[in-house]
Amino acid sequence: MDAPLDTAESWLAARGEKLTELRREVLSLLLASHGPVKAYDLLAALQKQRPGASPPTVYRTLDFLVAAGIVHRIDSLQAFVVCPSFHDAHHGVLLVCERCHGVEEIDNPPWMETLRSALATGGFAMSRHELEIKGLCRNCQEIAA
Amino acid sequence: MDAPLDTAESWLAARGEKLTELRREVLSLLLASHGPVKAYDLLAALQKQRPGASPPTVYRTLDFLVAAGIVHRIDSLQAFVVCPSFHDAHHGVLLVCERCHGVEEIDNPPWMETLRSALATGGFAMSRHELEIKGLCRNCQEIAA
DNA sequence: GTGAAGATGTAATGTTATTACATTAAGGGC
DNA sequence: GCCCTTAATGTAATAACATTACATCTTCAC
Repeated sequence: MDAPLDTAESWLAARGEKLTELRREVLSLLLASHGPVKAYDLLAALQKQRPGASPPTVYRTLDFLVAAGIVHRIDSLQAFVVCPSFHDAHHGVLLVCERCHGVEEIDNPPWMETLRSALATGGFAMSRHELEIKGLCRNCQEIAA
Repeated sequence: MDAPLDTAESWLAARGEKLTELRREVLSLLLASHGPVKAYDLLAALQKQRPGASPPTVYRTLDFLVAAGIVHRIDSLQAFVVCPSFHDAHHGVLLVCERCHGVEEIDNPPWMETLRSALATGGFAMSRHELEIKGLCRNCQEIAA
C-alpha cells in the first residue's frame, strides 16, 4: 500500500484524469524528497529509472501535477513540492524558510478570509492558488539567535 | 527636477551609498516602464545608451537597488519593479495580477500585524521583505466577467 | 600619491524553461 | 475489430534567466 499515490490516483480519477506511469514516478520522487525539489534535480533522478527523460518530460509532468493541485511550485525557490493535503479544495499557505529553504504548508488558516475580503475591498481578487510567505522557520530562528 | 531619482539619491546617501551614473540610468529605465521589467529587457534598453552593458551589469545594479529597498523583485514574474514608497522602512505588499502582470503595491496594510503575529504563534517569523500575492486586478476582473 | 575598497567591464558558463514537431498509447463509435 | 480522435510521451533544439571569475578603473582617506 502506498497511500499518497493511491490518494492522488483517486483525486485525479474524480477529475477524469489519470495517474500514468510517468506521473507516478515523478510524484514518487517528489514524495521521497520530503521538501522542495528543483526541476533539473528531479530530471536527474528520473533519468536513473527512465534514461530518455528530458526537460519537457519533467516540466510537462510537473505542469500537470500543479494544475491538478497535487504539487505546488514555489516561485521564490524555483522548486516544486508535493501538497500535503490535496484531498479537497483548499487555500494553502506555503511558509518558505529563507535560510534552510524548507517549506511548511498550512491549510485554510483562519485569517485567510479576512485577508481575502480586505483585498477584495481594494478591488483585488486574490487567487485561489497558494499564497507564499517568506521568513524563518522555527529551527532557523533558533540557530540565528 | 526629477523627484524620484532625487529621493533615491537622498535615501541612499542616508545609508552611506551612492546613486552612480549606471544606477541612475537603470533606475530611470525602471521608472519609465510603469510596471515590472524583466532583467534582459532592461539590459536591451540599457544597451541603447551604454553599448557595453552585459548581464552582470544589470544584475549587479538590480541587486544593489533591491538591497537598498528601492526596487523589488517579483518572484512570480521574474521581474523587477520600482518601489513607489521607499522613503521609509515599510512592509510592502505586492498585488500581482496573473492576467495582465501588473503590480500594485500597498504599504503597511492594517492586517499585516495580525498576519505576522498569527504566523509567529505558529513558530514562523515572517520576513520583513515584501509579501507577494497573486490574483486579478480590478480591470482584469471586469474583462474576465 | 599611494593603497584599499568600491564600482564597472568582459568573457564564459551555469541554470531554468519552452517551442516545435514526431511518435505512441488509449478510448469511443460503428 | 477497425478507424478515428485525443491524450500522452519522445526528441532535438533553443530561449530565457542568472552567476562566476577575473580584469580594470574610480574614488577617497590617509
